[in-house]
Amino acid sequence: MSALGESPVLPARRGYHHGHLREALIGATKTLLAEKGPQGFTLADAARLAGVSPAAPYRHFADRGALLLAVAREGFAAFAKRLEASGREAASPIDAFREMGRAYLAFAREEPGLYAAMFSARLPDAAPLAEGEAAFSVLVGAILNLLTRMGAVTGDPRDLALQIWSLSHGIATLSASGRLGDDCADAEDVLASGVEALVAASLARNAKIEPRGL
Amino acid sequence: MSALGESPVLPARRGYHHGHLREALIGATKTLLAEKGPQGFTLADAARLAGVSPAAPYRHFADRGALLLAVAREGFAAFAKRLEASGREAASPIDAFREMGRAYLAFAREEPGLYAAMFSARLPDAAPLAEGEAAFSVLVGAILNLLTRMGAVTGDPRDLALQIWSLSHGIATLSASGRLGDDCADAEDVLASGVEALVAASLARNAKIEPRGL
DNA sequence: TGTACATCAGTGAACGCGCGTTCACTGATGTAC
DNA sequence: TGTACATCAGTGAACGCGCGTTCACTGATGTAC
Repeated sequence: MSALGESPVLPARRGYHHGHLREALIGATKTLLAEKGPQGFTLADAARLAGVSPAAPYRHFADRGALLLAVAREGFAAFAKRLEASGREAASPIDAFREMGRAYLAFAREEPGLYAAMFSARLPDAAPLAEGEAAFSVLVGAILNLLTRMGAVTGDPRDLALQIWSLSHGIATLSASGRLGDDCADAEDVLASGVEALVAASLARNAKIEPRGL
Repeated sequence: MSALGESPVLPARRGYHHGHLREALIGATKTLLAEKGPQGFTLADAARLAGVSPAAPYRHFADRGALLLAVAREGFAAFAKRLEASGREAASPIDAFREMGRAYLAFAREEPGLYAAMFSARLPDAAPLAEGEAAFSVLVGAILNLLTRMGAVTGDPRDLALQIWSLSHGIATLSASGRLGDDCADAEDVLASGVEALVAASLARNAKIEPRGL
């Protein structure tokens, strides 16, 4: 409520030098992605929101794409952390896995712009994003854990992980584009029963055991 | 090879009036989406490619969004047709279903820009696209057919259809963004075995019968 | 069959806009002596 | 502790660009008489 309203989102800058401009720009970009979707992001807007001239970002990022890449990296890191934390207090590995599914959809629903940016077409350097791989391996780890607890002796859960990730991603994106109805409980149920089926089939296929207790 | 190269993509226009500008613009848009991805589309480019002034499209479309909407409609119609045709010569309903999966991924792979445009965030009027619903019901119909042939007495295959569509869509989009490796046979296998698992679980769940012969 | 005229489907120039990026600059910071 | 100076992180004005859209217009089409 002061005379010259500084952006309320970020801490006031300390004089001429911003101090944390790099972080502020990434934060501003996240905000813009949340407000306007993945299409709505512009460098100029991000600079404006960070309270800085349009040329300032070039001190910290080579170009627009580099900023977007940094945001995608941070997005994946936060995503992985959230997935990892999701099932920590669950009673059983199955519950934990269900919680992870819920966390996946929740992240995509709460941060649709960020989620879309993370997964949007090939990023600048065409190399796969290390942070994306890390998030995927959180999933793989949880699956591996689940399978061994259920007595499967199989080694590589990669195919199962791809199926589960694809299903989750498909539900998240179809849901975001309004093609799944707006009831998010529905989406969670579709995911949960789908995952159950995929896991059961994997158990049956790989370990030649009757999937029970699932 | 004539002196003044008319666009090779479209038939030469007949004098002052184009004759089929509406269709030509839709075709040009598809071409641009294929070349530059969903981001690359501009009205001006489409007009240019159709060999017409930038104002001409406004005779046929209210604005940029309306053209894109028309393209999405046509895309879904072609998509539905292709899905429908895919399994027509298959030996069994299961083969037919597998073919449909292949057709799904093939469409997404061959027309990535169009596919992305079709599914990209909420379109102008927010109402679900009728053509999109129609494509979905092709899938539902095939599932219903498959389930009844396998002896399931259940009525509503909607949840199963949502799972299968989500899985297909997830694989298609992850694959398009390079996160699934570039081997499309892999994608097809992941889809096929995933669908198998989902169908088997649905049979087991709904009809209380042992899924056999799958 | 010929002509007048309403309607239609384009033209082309222009608009305002906001973008990404560059440039020479200047104020702030921190280090060496 | 004080001062000189190199380095750093911003400024602000400007650039060229291409976009979506509007406008008054004109050439082509087709219908009524």
